[in-house]
Amino acid sequence: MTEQREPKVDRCRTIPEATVARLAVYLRALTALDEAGTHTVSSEELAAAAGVNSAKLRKDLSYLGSYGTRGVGYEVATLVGHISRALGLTHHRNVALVGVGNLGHALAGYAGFGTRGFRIVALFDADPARIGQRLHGLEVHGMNALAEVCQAEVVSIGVIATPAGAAQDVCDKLVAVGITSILNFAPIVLTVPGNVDVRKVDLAVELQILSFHEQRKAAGLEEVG
Amino acid sequence: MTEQREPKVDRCRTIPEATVARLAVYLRALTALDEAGTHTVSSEELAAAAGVNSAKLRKDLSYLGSYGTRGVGYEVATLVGHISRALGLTHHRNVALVGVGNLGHALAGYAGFGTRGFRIVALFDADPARIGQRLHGLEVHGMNALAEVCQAEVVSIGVIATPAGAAQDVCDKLVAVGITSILNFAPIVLTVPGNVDVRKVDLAVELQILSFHEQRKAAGLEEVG
DNA sequence: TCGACTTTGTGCAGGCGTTCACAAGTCGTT
DNA sequence: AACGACTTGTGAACGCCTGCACAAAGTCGA
Repeated sequence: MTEQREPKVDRCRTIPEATVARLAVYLRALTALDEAGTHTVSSEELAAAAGVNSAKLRKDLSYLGSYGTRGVGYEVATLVGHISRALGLTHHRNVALVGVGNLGHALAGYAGFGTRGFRIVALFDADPARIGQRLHGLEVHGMNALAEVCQAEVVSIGVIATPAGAAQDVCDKLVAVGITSILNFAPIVLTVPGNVDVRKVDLAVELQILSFHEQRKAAGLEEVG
Repeated sequence: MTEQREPKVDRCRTIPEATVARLAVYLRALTALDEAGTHTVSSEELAAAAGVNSAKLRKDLSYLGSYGTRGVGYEVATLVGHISRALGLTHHRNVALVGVGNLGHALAGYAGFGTRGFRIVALFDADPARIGQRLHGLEVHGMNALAEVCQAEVVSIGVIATPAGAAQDVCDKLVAVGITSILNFAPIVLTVPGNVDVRKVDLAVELQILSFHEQRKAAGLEEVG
């Protein structure tokens, strides 16, 4: 590495993290509009459908380029294409799911999973009782088959739906196989190398955040009354 | 409303949103430490366990007050107590789950759900075939029983695990019953009154964000090679 | 009792994200 | 062809959050 820290090149391709998350939401709204037969949409309308500010939406879309028409709005089909390309949804991605317990079972059968270019191609579990079972047309493999199967199918995303205790170990195995994107449902903070992206879905944390606001609201009412 | 916009009172009780989310993570790490028999922990250690910067952790904890001892660290039990209080976890909260399909079924049986003060007390579904079934000791009610049951049990949080098409309708019904905190698993942006908090868990969005980064990584490699 | 070491709590600067406001551009109508 | 209505794209200001760096404070050992 000759350059330690490149001085923010930003070749108009650097999309803020917050924007990326919203692009996915816009995409869903646009798909719904498309199916409803709508051809063009204004930033105001799309923003309402996505639950955001219209200025924010315009700025978000401007990171992709200028694909709107002033005085008219955006062409739905065009936007769908550009957002899909930006998010890397132009080609399908194979997903490996580890942990076929309570939650994993539901995820394996979740229809929305395969909707937009994602497909679960392999299931794994450590429990010998589950190995060999078939779920939604897929066989449950043992953990020792992970390397072989993940390389045969070209897996690009790993999903961890194991108990907390097993998660880090599973994560290490996924990383060792070369997977660099992980979606973690286990309630634990995973440690990974810098080149690996981890996103966490944590039900307990979500509930606790709601609890916080609920308490705050109750305290506010008490003060008033 | 006499005052349109109160000028930021901040009675030292205003905890930033980002901090609230992390407090829940700290709490889990602390609980694990407590069970392991650890009595005191430094900001450096706890930060490592929670996957954050130590300065950030100290600042987060400082919003709760000064409960650490300089030169020593934080007492685990004390912190657990203060964070629990701040998040409103001192008394249990009852949860109503709407939608007992693929995902809802898994959520109903999710052990971690009841772990820290949350308890599912009621299940609902619109499908007549599911009404009357028993899941994990709870009967599945029809939607018309929602008001009655939610008020009998004091429900403070509603969880929506229905298909996208039904979610807004279910949401409206929950709000009508007086529920002001909603956790939404349906892939749709819910519209709610200002006093209602909604948190969204969206698998498709998470996958698409990973896809984006995966593509970016691939593009980077291509440039180098 | 004193000094050295450790760790907390926080002021401050920098960066990121959001929002406003408006110029620039497009279309439909006359 | 010109005008008016409408909408995008974006510069700039503002606010929130992060991370650094250090003073304050407490502990341990001599």
